[in-house]
Amino acid sequence: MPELEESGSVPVAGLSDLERQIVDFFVDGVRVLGMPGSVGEIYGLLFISRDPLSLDDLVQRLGISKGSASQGLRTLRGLGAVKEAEVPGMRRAHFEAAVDLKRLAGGFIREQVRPHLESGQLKVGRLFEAVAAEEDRESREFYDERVAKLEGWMKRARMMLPLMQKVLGQ
Amino acid sequence: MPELEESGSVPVAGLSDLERQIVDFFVDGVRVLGMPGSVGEIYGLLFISRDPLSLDDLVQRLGISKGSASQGLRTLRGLGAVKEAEVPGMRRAHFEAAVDLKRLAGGFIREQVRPHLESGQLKVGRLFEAVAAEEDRESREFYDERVAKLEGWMKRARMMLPLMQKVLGQ
DNA sequence: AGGATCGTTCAATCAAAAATGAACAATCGC
DNA sequence: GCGATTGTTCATTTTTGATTGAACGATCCT
Repeated sequence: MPELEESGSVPVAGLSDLERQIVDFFVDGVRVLGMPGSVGEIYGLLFISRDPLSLDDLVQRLGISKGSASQGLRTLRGLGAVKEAEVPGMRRAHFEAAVDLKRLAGGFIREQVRPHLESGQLKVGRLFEAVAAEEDRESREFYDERVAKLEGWMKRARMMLPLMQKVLGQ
Repeated sequence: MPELEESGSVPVAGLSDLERQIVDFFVDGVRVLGMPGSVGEIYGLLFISRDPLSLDDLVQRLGISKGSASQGLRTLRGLGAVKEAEVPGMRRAHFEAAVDLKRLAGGFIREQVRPHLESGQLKVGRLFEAVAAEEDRESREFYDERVAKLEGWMKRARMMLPLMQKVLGQ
């Protein structure tokens, strides 16, 4: 007597070929962006799902722990990459992927890029102070030039952001 | 009787306050870009050094292994982020930081970004094939729409590259 | 050629990050 | 209120990736 059976044409666990490929695609993608693979798995599966999925669906289909699923969903909600969907008659929360690139890029910039740029700016300020403490004039001038260059780089990096938003947004 | 002494006003090992801050700055920077911290240490120290440094200088000053220094320098040379400098009368190779942002960004794009975009494009091709294998018409249409969206995202990502080069270059 | 110097490679080690899962907290339905 | 269901947290385990350092090969110098 079998302990469990597949319950229908929709796989309860395990992924179809297409789903597997999509999930892997996003795992690579989020890894490039410096995020854990499970976040990519979750977003990938939601992206290719016609219907919203619950946390438990994700756990079952992807074979990940509840902890990872919960934490991954939190990250994705922070980025604005998943939305909670109302599924009538269902108690559990269900989620679907946000697929508006402008919104996705905006969330990523806000959560992951801006904080780094801002802390970088602070550090450059402190660097100028450290340079001012240098005794030797020639050294100080060299250091000052380098830190100024760094400041310029940071400025250009900040210029990139609105430009990215523009290209990606619509 | 002391075993060793500092040999002058230039620290043989250990970093000045400014050097430490610069090195940390670049460690964070390269980590954001998904590279090992030692690469940032090396680039940082070269960036703030008036004179070119040898591999052994980097090992001594940063307190890292020869292996890390060698591998880090290889990475940085691959990016075009360090140049070999001719130091007359010195047998060892000496290196200095390349500080042209356009060149740096170009190297990063060539080495780290393009490969991902290209493999992504291949994968999207395979995704369209997987979609075509879907039996159910409604599902297939949904999948097709999603993969087409992905293709669009990849296209926009590729559009970003020359734009980045333009903003960063000069 | 032969000893010395220098840089690279790679198997082993170590550290950082991610994933797990059990305990807990919150919410629901009755 | 009470039991059942659902989601979160966090200490532990596991995995991944970086770092080390000894061995090796290449190059230089006389």
